[in-house]
Amino acid sequence: MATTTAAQQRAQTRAEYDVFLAECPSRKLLDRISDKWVTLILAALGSDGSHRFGADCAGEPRPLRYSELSRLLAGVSQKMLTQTLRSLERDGLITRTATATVPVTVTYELTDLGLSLHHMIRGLKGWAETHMDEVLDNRATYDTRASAG
Amino acid sequence: MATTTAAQQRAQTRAEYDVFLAECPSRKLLDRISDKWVTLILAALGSDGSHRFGADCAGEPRPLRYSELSRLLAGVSQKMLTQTLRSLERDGLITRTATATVPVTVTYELTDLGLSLHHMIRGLKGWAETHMDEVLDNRATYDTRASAG
DNA sequence: CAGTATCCAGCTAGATACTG
DNA sequence: CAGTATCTAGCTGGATACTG
Repeated sequence: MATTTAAQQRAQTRAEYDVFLAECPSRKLLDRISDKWVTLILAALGSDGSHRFGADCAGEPRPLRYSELSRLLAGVSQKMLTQTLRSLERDGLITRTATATVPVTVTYELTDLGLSLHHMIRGLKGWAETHMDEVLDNRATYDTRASAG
Repeated sequence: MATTTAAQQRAQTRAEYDVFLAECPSRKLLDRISDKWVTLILAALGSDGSHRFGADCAGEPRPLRYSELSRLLAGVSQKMLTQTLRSLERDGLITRTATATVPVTVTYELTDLGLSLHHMIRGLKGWAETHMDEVLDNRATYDTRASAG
């Protein structure tokens, strides 16, 4: 009890976790959420799912069915979708609701925690779409210079 | 010139790129920036590099040397560090400056574009550190329920 | 519909050795 | 110091087949 050092105290109050430390849980969490499927699933669940242009800004977040997510995230395999959804559910970012219809209906929805992460990820998504041209130009310039020597 | 369709027009003005389309360049860009090393490098270059607690909030962004980055990002291999730095340079997110000292000194610095992405990523980093406890609790609950059945 | 299970190609990333 | 080059173990993730 009395063995707590000043450094430990400060760590507790200021920055209990540090992503730059390889062994820190928060580093692993950051690795986890820096994942393409996590990013896309959260972006999808945070928007209204209609996938109209600008939908991520206009619509209310709406629960999405497994099949809707599968269609929305073009290119995702069943395995990765299920696997990522489970992991997000385990972390408390989304909830899974199964309704006993025939056939069974399953919907996924953001929790408050998931919504808070969605706000961050939406920025990332927006950034990618907004600055795409600039990045493309930079690549062209870089490649030209490299080959020109 | 006159062959532009209405749909193309709208795409130009509203949402030229769409991360939900597998073939869209912006999807690939989002995949690219949703990468653990990209996240950590940009977080490091955007902070003052001293890696004190709260440094990412207080300090001015400062250029970092290769060796500083290597030390700061605990666990990164030379290969991944170099590879990721090249890719970020190619995309115009960072600049590489070599000074002809003996031995040579190389520093990396955020461009304006890189800084704009850093703002997004800083949110992600903060989120991971802030909500770590909550996620850990959620996992424990999930695992308990799963085994209890 | 909403998964689970299995197999396997390919990329990621670590280790190691070498260089201007 | 700041890389490059090579080899390879292993994990990621895609394809496919099957199920309540």
